[in-house]
Amino acid sequence: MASQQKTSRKAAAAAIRRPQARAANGRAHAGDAGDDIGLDALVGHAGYAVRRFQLWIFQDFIKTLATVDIRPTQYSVMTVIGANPGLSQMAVAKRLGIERARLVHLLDSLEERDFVSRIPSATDRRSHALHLTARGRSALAQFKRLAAEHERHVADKIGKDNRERLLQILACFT
Amino acid sequence: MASQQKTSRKAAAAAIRRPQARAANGRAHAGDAGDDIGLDALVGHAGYAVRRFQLWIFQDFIKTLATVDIRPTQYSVMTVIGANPGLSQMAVAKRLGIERARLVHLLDSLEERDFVSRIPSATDRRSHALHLTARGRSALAQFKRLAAEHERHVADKIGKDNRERLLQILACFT
DNA sequence: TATTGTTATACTCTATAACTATA
DNA sequence: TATAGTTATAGAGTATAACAATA
Repeated sequence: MASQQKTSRKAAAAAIRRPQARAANGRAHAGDAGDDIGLDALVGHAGYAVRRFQLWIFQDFIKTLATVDIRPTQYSVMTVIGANPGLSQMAVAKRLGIERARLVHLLDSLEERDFVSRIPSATDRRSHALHLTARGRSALAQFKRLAAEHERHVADKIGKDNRERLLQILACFT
Repeated sequence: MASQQKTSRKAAAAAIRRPQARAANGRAHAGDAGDDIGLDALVGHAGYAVRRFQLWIFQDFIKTLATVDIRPTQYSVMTVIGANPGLSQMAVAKRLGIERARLVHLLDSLEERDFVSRIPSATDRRSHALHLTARGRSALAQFKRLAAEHERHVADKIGKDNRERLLQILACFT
């Protein structure tokens, strides 16, 4: 998709290392010490703030659920299956905006850990009805407690009211 | 890091395909038609809403700047260099929360397109002072106009006031 | 010894395409 | 022919580790 392709990365890098006279500034480098590095247009972009926020929030989720080794996407899959037993893989993939090819691997790992089972559909032999196992149900209950703890971290970080406002603003994306 | 590893994905999949009697439900599948699939705990999680929002916002950014073939991270790198000429790679990486190893490749591609140049530092021969080229400066001006258009799409989607509120709430992450 | 830029590796995620077995 | 699940591949993105040149 890129309009230009990797032509001569090595050659370019070598050329760079060849000293070309001219120093940049009097001081060593801008931003070397106290970080007064401006973001310019970036501060006005919702996407930049949202990206940084998402990095933080996912890292906290992963850390908070590290003892049970569950990542955000795995949690979302188990939650939706738990709330809607019998769903097909296509239905779960569509609902969560996950590629169906990727869901295959996610379910493989959840099935290996005996959290989820793929039961042949009675009506359509191409598809599987997804269910939590007994172990999966009790595990999910624990995951939800840990996820609630993570959610409290979010509230601590941005403020309880701001978290509520955020959920309202973004409700149209869920 | 995962506590359990890929043991027998193939074997498990094969076992699944073996018909195991028992149908799931009377109806075909939950959620096959009208999507009344509940999200359960997910609706209360800021991380889920933020993830969905970020997918939307990045896709719109990429689409809006497709004609110039610039992605969000490339835009953020050029913007920061444009606002702070002479920055080292470490400084840019730290400021934007990008791995310095990844920034190497990002700069390679931006340098190949003659948007950015790595100038040997006068004071520290290990590091480079990053600058936009003349071409990079005029290109960035155009990218900013397109990014502003993208930002209007965001405002259209969630509302002008909500966008402002969002930026305020997430200001601590920039 | 520590740091800068670089290279390399591995794993996650996204985006496709193609295959099979069904419908 | 179309769809569900699967497999495979390629490209971003993230997380590391290690190396050479330099501090």
